[in-house]
Amino acid sequence: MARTAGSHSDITGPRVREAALSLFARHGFAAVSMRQIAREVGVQAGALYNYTPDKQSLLFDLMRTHMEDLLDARAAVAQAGTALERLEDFTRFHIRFHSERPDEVFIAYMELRNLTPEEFAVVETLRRRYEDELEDILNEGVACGDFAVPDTKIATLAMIAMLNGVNTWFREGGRLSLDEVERIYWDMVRKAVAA
Amino acid sequence: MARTAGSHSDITGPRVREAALSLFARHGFAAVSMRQIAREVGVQAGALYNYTPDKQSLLFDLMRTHMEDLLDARAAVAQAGTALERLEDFTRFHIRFHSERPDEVFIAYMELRNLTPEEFAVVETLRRRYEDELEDILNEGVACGDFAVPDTKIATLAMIAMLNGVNTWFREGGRLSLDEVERIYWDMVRKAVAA
DNA sequence: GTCTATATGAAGATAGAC
DNA sequence: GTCTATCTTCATATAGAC
Repeated sequence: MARTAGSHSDITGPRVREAALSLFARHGFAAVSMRQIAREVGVQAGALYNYTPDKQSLLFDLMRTHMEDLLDARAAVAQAGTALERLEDFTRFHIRFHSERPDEVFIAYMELRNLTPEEFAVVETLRRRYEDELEDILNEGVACGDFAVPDTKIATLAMIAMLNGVNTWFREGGRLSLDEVERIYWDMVRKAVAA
Repeated sequence: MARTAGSHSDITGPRVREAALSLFARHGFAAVSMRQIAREVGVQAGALYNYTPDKQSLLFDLMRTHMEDLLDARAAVAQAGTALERLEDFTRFHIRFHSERPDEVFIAYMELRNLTPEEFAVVETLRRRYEDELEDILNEGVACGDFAVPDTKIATLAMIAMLNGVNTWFREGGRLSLDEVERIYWDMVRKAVAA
């Protein structure tokens, strides 16, 4: 929407991030111009540089913030329990958290190649930290004989890939509720690692 | 490599496709210029238009060809048998075929948003045809009581997503051979759908 | 903090010579 | 079939007025 000249710093910052998030997810980082983002926010392109030093940093901030939000959210709800209980908790958390942020998740996986090596290392470290919890759960389950997994590192990647797939098709209000989706995937995860 | 003026149509065509494939996979369709492709091939940018009407068609051709290769390869080796045998055959075929074509697979999933609606429909129809075989296998297994799957449509998408994940980490000559990878994933697939 | 204006470069695609 | 040259548009980013 058009906007007359003036000061709006308190609201423009978040709006820039929201517009970039939505456009990057829909068209891809490389295909989106600063002018497009500015148009969506309702300012001229030059004004965006009050909020980001360049387009690249905008992408990196979105990705890093998403990974930090993921780790914070997980730390806030992770429960103690048996390996089986922890695995169910992780599975359901992963599906729910990611289904609520389709744009962030899409960008976090698709735009890795547009990061500098240093930025990539930061994002990958955060992602690895998240995946480590799942690997720990699988290791614990194998150690106590509840799970039979030939390679917990690969099983971790396989489970994450399977769960991430939910975002490619799940839509609120579709044939299945999120609860049903969680139950279906938990059923497959549970059996896939069962002893 | 530099190339003097002259006629090279018989070899330039495939080289254009190979260069585009490699560059699109590495940097993304939107981030690659026709000049980059031309440089890789060793011609000037204008010469590319002897082989493609535009950049977009180049992408579509790569994606459609990949999906047709996949269906052809699958049709050539698909076996009859029990649901369990067919599922193992499909699982191992999927991993092997996709691991041999990382660039094609990457593009086929990442660049869907750069297709026109008509092009997208073509690629999706081919993909759907491939996935239908897996769904049929799961339905057959459920019908005869060998499998317990609450929703075969979702299980199909979940299995494909899990198997596609192999390409994000598998490298020839790494810790595991492709045979070992196939065995590990087949173990998880088998158990995930087991009755 | 936002605007207008602009510097600078590169993009996709085409024309016409060889 | 490929070249050089060019048309036209658009990109990121900055400068300076308000």
